[in-house]
Amino acid sequence: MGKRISINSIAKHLGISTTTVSFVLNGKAQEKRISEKLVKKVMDYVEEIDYKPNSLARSLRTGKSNIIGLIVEDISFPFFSSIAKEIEEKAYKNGYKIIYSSTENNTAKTKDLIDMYQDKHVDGYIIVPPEGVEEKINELCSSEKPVVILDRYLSDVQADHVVVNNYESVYNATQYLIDQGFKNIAFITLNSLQSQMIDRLSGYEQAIQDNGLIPIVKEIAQAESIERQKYISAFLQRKADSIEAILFSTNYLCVSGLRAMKDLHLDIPKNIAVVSFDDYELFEMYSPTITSIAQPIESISENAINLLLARLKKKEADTDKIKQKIVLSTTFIVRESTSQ
Amino acid sequence: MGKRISINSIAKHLGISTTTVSFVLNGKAQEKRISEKLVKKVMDYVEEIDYKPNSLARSLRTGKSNIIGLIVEDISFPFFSSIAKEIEEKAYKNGYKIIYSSTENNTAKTKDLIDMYQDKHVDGYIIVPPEGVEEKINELCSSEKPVVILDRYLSDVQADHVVVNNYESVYNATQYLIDQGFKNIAFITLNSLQSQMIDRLSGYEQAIQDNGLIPIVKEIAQAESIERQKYISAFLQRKADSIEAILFSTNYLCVSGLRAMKDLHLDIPKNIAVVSFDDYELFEMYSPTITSIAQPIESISENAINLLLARLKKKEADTDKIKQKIVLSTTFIVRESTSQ
DNA sequence: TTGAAAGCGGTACCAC
DNA sequence: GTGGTACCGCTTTCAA
Repeated sequence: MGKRISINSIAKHLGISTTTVSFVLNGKAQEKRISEKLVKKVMDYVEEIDYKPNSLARSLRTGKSNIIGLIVEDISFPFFSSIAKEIEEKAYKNGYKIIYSSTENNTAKTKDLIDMYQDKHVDGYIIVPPEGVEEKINELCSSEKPVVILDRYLSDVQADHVVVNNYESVYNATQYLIDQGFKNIAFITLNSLQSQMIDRLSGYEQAIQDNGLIPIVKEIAQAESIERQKYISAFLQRKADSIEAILFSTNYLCVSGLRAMKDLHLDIPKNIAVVSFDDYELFEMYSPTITSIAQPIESISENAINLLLARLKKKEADTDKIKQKIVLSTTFIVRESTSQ
Repeated sequence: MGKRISINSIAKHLGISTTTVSFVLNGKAQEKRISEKLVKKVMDYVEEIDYKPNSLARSLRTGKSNIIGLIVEDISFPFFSSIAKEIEEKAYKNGYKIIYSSTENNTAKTKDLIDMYQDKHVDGYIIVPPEGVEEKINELCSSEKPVVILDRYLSDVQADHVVVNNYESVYNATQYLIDQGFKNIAFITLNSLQSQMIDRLSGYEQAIQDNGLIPIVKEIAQAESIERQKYISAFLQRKADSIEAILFSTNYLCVSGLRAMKDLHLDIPKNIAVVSFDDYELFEMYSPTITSIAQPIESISENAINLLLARLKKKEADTDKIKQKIVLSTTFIVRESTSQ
C-alpha cells in the first residue's frame, strides 16, 4: 500500500493494535508484559521499513518537543558561537535539538523570540538576555519550563544563572596594572546597564579607588564597529598623553581600540598598555600580544546545558525550587601588551 | 473557566463554530465572506485573551513547520556563524525559525541530523555537506522539501547550490603571486575531497602549470589546531629555503601557518609571502597584514535564503524543477604579506 | 497480555 | 455565511 507509514499502518499490517505497537516502541513492553515474540515481530518490521515516529504528533500529545531554545546576543560573535557549539553538541548527545536566535540586544525582538519559542513548545531555554526582558523571563519561569540565564545576572529573575566573576576579574586585572606601575588607567566600556558590564566597571572603579587613583571611564555607545573605532579614536586623541594603560570591557571594543591605536601610531605597551576582557584568537597573534581576561567558554557551556538537562530530567514532583547561581572564574592571561 | 485556551474554547465562548474562528484567524474571512461584525468579535476576543495558536497542532495538520534546518560544518567558525546570523535574520523576517547543527564534517552525524530534521518536519534545508552524504541528500531532495547546498558543490545532487568561484579565485591569486615575481609557490590545503578544496587546488595547479612552474602541494590531515601547526611547521622546516610564497586553502590553515612561521622566525613577506583563502579579521590586524581571498558572506547567505524562501513560497503546481547553481565571486584583497 | 477509543489543537472538506 | 466533523499521528486510560 502506498500509504505513509504510521504507527497505525504498522499495527494494521501486523494485525495488532496501535496500543501494542506504541508500547513496544516506547520500551514499555516489559512493564506492560507484552510477549517477547510480539515485541520481536514489531521491532523487526519497524526495522525493515525504517519507521520513524512523527515527533510532531508525539509532541502535541505529550507536550514535550525535545527542543531547547538558545537565545544569544549575536551568534556571529566568537564567544557566543563557541558556546553555541558546545551546547549543541551536548544537547545532541542527550537527544535534544537546538533552535537558536540572536537578540542583537533588542528587547522587542527578544520578547518576540520567546513568544515564538513558547509557541514551538520548546522544553527549556538558555538565554543571554538584553535589558528590559526581566518581566518576560519571569513569566517564562512561572510556566513550568526550565530557564538558564547566561553571561548576565538578572537579580529579579527566578531562574538558574551561569556567569563569571566579572567584578573580581576586573578588580584583579586593574590591580595587576597598578602593581606594574601604571597610574593613569582608563576603562573603556559600553554604555550598558547589563549586569556583566556594571560589574566589570565596578571592579575597575573599586581597584582604582582602593589605590587612591583617579578613574577615567569612557562609555561607548552600542554601534557599528567603525563608529566605535571613531569614538575611541577621538577619546585617545584627547587623552593619549595622560593615559598609561587601558582596560577594555569586551573583546570587540578592544579590537576597535587596537585599530584606533594603530591609526594614531600609539605604541603598545610603550605608550599605552592594553588589557581586554574576553580573550580572542587575535590577541594571541597580534603584535604585541594582548593581555586578556579569558572566560571559561567550555565550562560556561557545560554548566548551562548540564543545569538545564538536570532540570529537564527531574520530574515535577521533586522539583527543587532553589535556583542556582553558578559563578565561574576567569583566567588572567598576561601577554606583551602589559609589560612595563 | 480554568481550561487552556484553544480555538475550541474560543468558539465555545463566543457561541460560534471552530471553523469560523479558524477562518478568521487565518485571514480567510474575506474569502469565506464572514461578516465584518463577527470577524471583529473574534479578533477582539482573541486580542483580549492574548491567544496564540498551537503551532504544533497546526504543523501536524498542515505538514508545515515554519522551520528551516541549517546544517553547517562548524558553527564556531566565523565564516559559518556569520552566514548563520545573516540567514537567521532574513528567515526570521519571513516568519521562519532556524534549527541548526554542526556536522564537524562527520558523515554519520550529518545523516543523523538529516533524519532528525525530517522527523521535525522542517520545511526546507540549507546544508554545508561533508563527504559521503550525496545519497542521503538526494533522498531528501526527492521528498518535496527544498534543499539548498552551500559552500560545496555536489555534482550528483539535484538541489540548488550557492558556491563561490573557487577555481578562478585561486588561479588568479596564484597568477598574482607569479606576476609579483614569486616562483616557488607552495599550496597548503586539507586532504579533503570536497569540491571547494579540489577546485582551489586545481586553480593553483593550473596557474602553476600555465606558467611552467613546479607545484609544491602539502596536504594537511583534518586535525586539531595544534596538530595542524606541527605538520605545517615540519613542512616549513624542510622547505623554507626554497619556498618563496605560500597559499593557504582556508583561513584556519593560514592561522596555523602564521603561528608556525612565527615560531620559526620566518619573516613575512621577506622570507615568504602569504595568501589565504577566506578573509578573517585577524588578517587585517596581523603584522604584516595578510593578503586574502575574501568570500562574499552576505551575498552567499542572501542567495541561499532567498532561493529557499522562493521555493517555499512557490506552490508545488508551478514547481520549476530546474535547480540553480549560483556561483559568486570572491574579492582579492592585497595586503602587506605579498609585497615583494 | 492486548485492544478500543478518547483526546492533544488545529484545518478544511462538505453540507446547509 | 456558518457549522459539523473527520483527520493529522501518537499516547494513554480503561476495559476486556
